Amino acid sequence: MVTSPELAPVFDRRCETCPVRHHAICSVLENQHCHDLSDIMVHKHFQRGQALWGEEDDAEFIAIVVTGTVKLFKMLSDGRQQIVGLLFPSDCVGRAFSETQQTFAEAATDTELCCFPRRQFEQVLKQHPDLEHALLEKTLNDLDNARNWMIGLGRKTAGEKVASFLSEMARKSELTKCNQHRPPANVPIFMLPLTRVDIADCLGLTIETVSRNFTKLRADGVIKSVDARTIEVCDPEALARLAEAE
Amino acid sequence: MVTSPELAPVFDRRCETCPVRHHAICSVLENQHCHDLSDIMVHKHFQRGQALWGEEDDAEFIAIVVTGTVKLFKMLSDGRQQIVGLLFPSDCVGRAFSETQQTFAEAATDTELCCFPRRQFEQVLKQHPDLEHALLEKTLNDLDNARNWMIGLGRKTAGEKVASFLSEMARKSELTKCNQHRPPANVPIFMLPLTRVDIADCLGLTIETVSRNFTKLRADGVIKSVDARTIEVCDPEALARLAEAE
DNA sequence: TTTGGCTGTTGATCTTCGTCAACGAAAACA
DNA sequence: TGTTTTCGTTGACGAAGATCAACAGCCAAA
Repeated sequence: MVTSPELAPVFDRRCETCPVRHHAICSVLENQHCHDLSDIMVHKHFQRGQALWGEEDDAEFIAIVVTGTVKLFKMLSDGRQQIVGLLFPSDCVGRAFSETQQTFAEAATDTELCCFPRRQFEQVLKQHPDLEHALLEKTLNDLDNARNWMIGLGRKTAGEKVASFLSEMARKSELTKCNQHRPPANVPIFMLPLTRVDIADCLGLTIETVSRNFTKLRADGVIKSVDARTIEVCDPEALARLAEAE
Repeated sequence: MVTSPELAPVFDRRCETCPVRHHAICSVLENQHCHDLSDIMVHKHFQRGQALWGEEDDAEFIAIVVTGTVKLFKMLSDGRQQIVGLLFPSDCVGRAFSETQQTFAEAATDTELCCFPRRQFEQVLKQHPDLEHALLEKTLNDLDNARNWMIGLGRKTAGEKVASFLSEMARKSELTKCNQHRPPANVPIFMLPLTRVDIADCLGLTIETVSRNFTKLRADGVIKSVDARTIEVCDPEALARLAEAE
């Protein structure tokens, strides 16, 4: 499935303009090898709330998040659910080397994915140890992140959970903003890509408890809410203190 | 650092008798390549409670658990702690490709490790894509396990947490027992490698709550305690039911 | 033998967070 | 435009689990 009949350009046209070309795992591929991936890629769009795959779906594709936010979550038989991963642009979604997905996945915001059929992706990994190495490093980081999350779930109070969540989201938004030449010393203002329900499912709390803790942070002058989803961190140090040592 | 001056035997002697030779990631190495690992390996023993490395220690070695149980944990500034991983024989401990460990590690029982200096281990990984692939698969599994743990921490009740912990430990002990030719239909009896404190730190509970839930399971006839650490699961189905869908 | 430390259990009480309910604002829709 | 739905906030109340305290069994050291 080559996108145009002419002689292969150095880049696939979609890769040339891809905002995550130099941040995602594909960045380890030299231009001349990038085709091994771009030949099998399909860009897909998902609307907020749309499932990337179903419960016991086969793991059909591996994808790189181009824009938007994806949530990975688990569910108990009675409907209780827990978000176990948030994926941002340049992150990798989908379980390689397994016939089944181990989690649900849903677009938390409108999302664009760069998708590769899983089996073919695994073939490319085999041909390019560099790429597989990049995936290994990314997976090790994901594991570190998951474990950092675990101490929050198991041992932090509701207030600490909310504070560290906001702290982390502020950090994330600063990182992605770095492309634009902004002084990072500014008071961070950012938009949460998650609803209160999602935040609660992230932190193992109820929406009411999340809401109350937002209110408290507002009352204490730590944050301001431009609207329910847009947060200004007035006092980053206080927020970090409330979040407890990471 | 070759162990003997004579011509290289097919196996290092310690590998020949190693109980995890065919289960750990080194199993993907053909006998003739096994030396690339065994040449750099050092067996170390740790006593129950002994730290494998300190807080901000450099990541000096990667190891395979030969016997015993290792716990990985995180800590908040005020001492609250959370176990984020349990490692059993054939599991891999230590963070490859990072200068620092991201967790504390401690021997939960007397433990024997097969250790490799990290840098040299990473070199061997580079030379053997098969080995690196095995590490990737193991890391992906670790990530799946961490995420399964997360829904328990965030969303299960104390009773469900204890039940699923016991269920999981019973399963683990059955797996390792498979070497001996035992009918698996038996009522499982096994020994917990963890104290109540450790179990509480696993599940994000206090020791009192753990203890009360053990008592309840005993009262309901789901388990019997031979002693505080030795558990007989009288009613595996009931235990699984109490643990909620995994 | 006694002593002291460690581990685990149990009871009484307190706190945090979940549950239930009402309501307001914004967005979606007809 | 009004109507419905979704999302977030707030209050009253109750339950799950934490905290505080006492104690028993076990083992090692004196």
